[in-house]
Amino acid sequence: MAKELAKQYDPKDVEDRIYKGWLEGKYFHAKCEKDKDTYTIVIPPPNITGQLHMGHALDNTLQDILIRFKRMQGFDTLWLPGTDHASIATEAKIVEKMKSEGVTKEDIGRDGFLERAWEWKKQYGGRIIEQLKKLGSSCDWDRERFTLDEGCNKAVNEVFERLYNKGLIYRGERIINWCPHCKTSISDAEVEYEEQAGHFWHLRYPFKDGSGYLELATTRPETLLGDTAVAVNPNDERYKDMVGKTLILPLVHREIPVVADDYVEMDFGTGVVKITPAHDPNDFEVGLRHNLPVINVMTDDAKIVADYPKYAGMDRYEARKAIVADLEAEGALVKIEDYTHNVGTCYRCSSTVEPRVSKQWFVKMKPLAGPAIDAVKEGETKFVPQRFEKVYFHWLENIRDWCISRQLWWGHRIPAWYCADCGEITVSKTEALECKHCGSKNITQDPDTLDTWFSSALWPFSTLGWPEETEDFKHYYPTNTLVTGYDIIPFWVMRMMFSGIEQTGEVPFNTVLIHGLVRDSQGRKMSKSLGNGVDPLEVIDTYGADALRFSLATGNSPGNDMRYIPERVEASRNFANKIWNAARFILMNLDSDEIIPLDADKLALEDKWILSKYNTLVADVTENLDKFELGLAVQKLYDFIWDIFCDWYIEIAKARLNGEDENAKNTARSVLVYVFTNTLALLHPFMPFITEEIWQSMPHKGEALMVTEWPKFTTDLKFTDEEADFEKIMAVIKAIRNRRAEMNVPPSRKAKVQIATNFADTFKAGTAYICRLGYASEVEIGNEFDSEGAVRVITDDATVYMPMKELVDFTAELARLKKDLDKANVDKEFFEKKLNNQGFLAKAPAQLVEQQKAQLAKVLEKIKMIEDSIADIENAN
RNA sequence: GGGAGCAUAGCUCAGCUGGGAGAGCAUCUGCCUUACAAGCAGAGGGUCACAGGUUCGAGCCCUGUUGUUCCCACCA
Repeated sequence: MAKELAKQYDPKDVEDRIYKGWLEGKYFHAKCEKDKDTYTIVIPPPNITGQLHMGHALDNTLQDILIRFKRMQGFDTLWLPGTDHASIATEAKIVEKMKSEGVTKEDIGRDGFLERAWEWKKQYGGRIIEQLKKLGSSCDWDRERFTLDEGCNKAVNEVFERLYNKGLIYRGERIINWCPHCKTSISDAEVEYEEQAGHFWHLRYPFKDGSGYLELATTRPETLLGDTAVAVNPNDERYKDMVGKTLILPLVHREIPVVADDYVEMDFGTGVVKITPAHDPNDFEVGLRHNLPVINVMTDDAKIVADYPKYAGMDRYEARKAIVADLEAEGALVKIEDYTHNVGTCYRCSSTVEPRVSKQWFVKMKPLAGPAIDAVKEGETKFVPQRFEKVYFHWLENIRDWCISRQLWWGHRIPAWYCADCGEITVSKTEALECKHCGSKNITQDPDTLDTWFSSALWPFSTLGWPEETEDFKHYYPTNTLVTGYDIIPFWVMRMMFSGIEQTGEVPFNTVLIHGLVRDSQGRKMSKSLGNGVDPLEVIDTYGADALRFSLATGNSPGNDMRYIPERVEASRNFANKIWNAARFILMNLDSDEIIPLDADKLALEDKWILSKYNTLVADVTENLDKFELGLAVQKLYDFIWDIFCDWYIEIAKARLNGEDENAKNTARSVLVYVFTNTLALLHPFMPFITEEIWQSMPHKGEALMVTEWPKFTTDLKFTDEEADFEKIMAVIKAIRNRRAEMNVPPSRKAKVQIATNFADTFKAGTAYICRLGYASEVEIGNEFDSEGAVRVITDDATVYMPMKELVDFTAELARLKKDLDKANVDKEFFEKKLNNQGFLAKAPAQLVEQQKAQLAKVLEKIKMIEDSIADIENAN
């Protein structure tokens, strides 16, 4: 006999042990089985900067549900795990840590720094993996990868060289987003705009010829040092004559021209714009159009350069103050207005981004974006929900070239070498030893590294061994489902798409399942600064991983944000406990570990009912999972287990289990075990630990639940008539309970029940249930009963009398019946109205019309029964 | 300025292709009925934001309005 289970489920006692068992069984390991269909997910690699947060917990729960489902369905499944080196984020963290030790990057040099970084990776990368395991993630750990490992580096260099040779990667001097804190360039996607309160400084720039001045307004007066022109709209009548004239730049006293450019809005401000090509992307464009000089006035940490001795060394905000003061002194300041505007900030450190002209590497995006757009338009890759395709298209259609070089050390070093002799560039996927152009050995590698997303973009195939034609790559690529949050569509999804298509000729995955953010209970984003983050590990510690997973999967619809509500996890924990106790009940009623086969000839009404219900559940849950409706699937499982199986079937099974008939007992056992273990299988992807633990203790075949076959719908278990019959009985039981509760009759007080019905056979079969669940001392079935002194309730199919003379209050009884009658009459009208509607009869599906007719007939029957009862009572008094 | 989401019970949210509105928590009533008080049996509670429209029929589809959240965008 199976072991005794504790009264309450204790996840701590179970999870680590079960997980270890799975690992020992090598169930997570994908075996590259040629004859099987594959199902592959590559994990969105978590950054090694921190630890698992709720977003990861959600993301990985969803992936694990899908992968476990498909694994049980018999696919050759691979969930490929790994972590991301997160160059800018990690480097910033390490620098920060070094700062607390009083060390700078320059102190220890590149090699020393990288040593520290790898040490960091070892420590924190390992921690993340351990946390994923705690969640129950069934990743193939034998295939764990890191975006900066040797294989990924090979893929990165391969792609770089290919794109360079195709002219899709180039080096150029452009205006880029510069983070003065991280001291590196960042891409457009890495800039976050936030509204900030600022000022509008109105300035006067005098004409050289003394014929007055032009008034303009700026939000950044310090950039005045780098002004090389002033622009007006060519159609602006006010300034038409001034185009081509020369102004004297205040403070600097440099001569600058007035140019005409469409970029200037006539209606905004004074219609005059100062042009600083070195420090504003638009001004840069204007500068190109008018051949204006580019004058850089800031250092890489946003201080004024030495060319302006008075302000040299001041940071941009100090300089702003000083310059405004000097402008005022010079009489160039007209007025200051309050003004709120969007300011670009660095997505990693939140510093205000400084547009800056510098030499960087870029990926030419237009040729790559086109096929990536087409692939989604043609349905090769689908987004779930579909509306996120719009976000995807919007980004790709408006994309500008991708700045990929970073002035950082932690990352993939750019595989480009510069020749000191001929000045040419040598790009090579392998270490270059000499200049390709002149053969000189006097070459040096570009010191910069690549945007961290450059390697992430290759993740679906670099992790499978590409560019080698490995067995894994051939077998598992393209992958199937990518599960990720909507916030990284532009960073990652899009880039994997165009990279996959360009490099492998195939889309990297056929479905992108998008989920939302996990917010706090008040709907705020979880963040460190607010201190409102909830640590998934603490939740697992308190309630168990299954409870957390269940909460995250329940009521979560694709693409929508969700709130983390502690009460919900508690409810999930209670559900786990409910399952646990159902298992205890079943186990204490078994006398052997053997599986008793279902015997169709011996099944009782309730057996056929539960089997039929279970069978429907199999079909529903499978369909929901196939359609990525995980929240719906898990809700149905919850309802079935709690309301159908526990509250009804187990209660009813007790009659046979406590009885003397060994045959009946065994039939009940066979159904209990069959339905329960199969339901555990259906629930397993959502709550893997508890289902596995219980399954192991139940009669079972096979090594582990996680590798048993997914249940299938079968017509053998479809008992439509029995289901309907049993539900007639349930309706009577519910009616009895309801009436007794209204009268405050405790369950301990049994009462005789008399049932007048046209379905005598059905109710005869249900006598035992009515006794047990309807607190009946005995049940009589017939056509008519002496109603005097009886409490009565009426269902669609029966009138039920409970002789409880001393409890009967005829006035109350009449009032109840009249209330029932009113309700029934409302129903009657509802159906009649529908059935009298010619349009409905003509256009509604025939099946529906029939169904409504049947329901009307039932209601009419019921009304008659109620009216009879009312007449009875009135006559008797 | 453009785009998208959301608005359903007191709270947090489900509601798949249009066919009489659901769950969890909270509230109220009664139960220690030997699987479970982290439980059992009941009850109350909703003009599905508002206004139109399509349809035999709308929480669901269309249009508009309001509120709210998010994304994108160079008005200096």
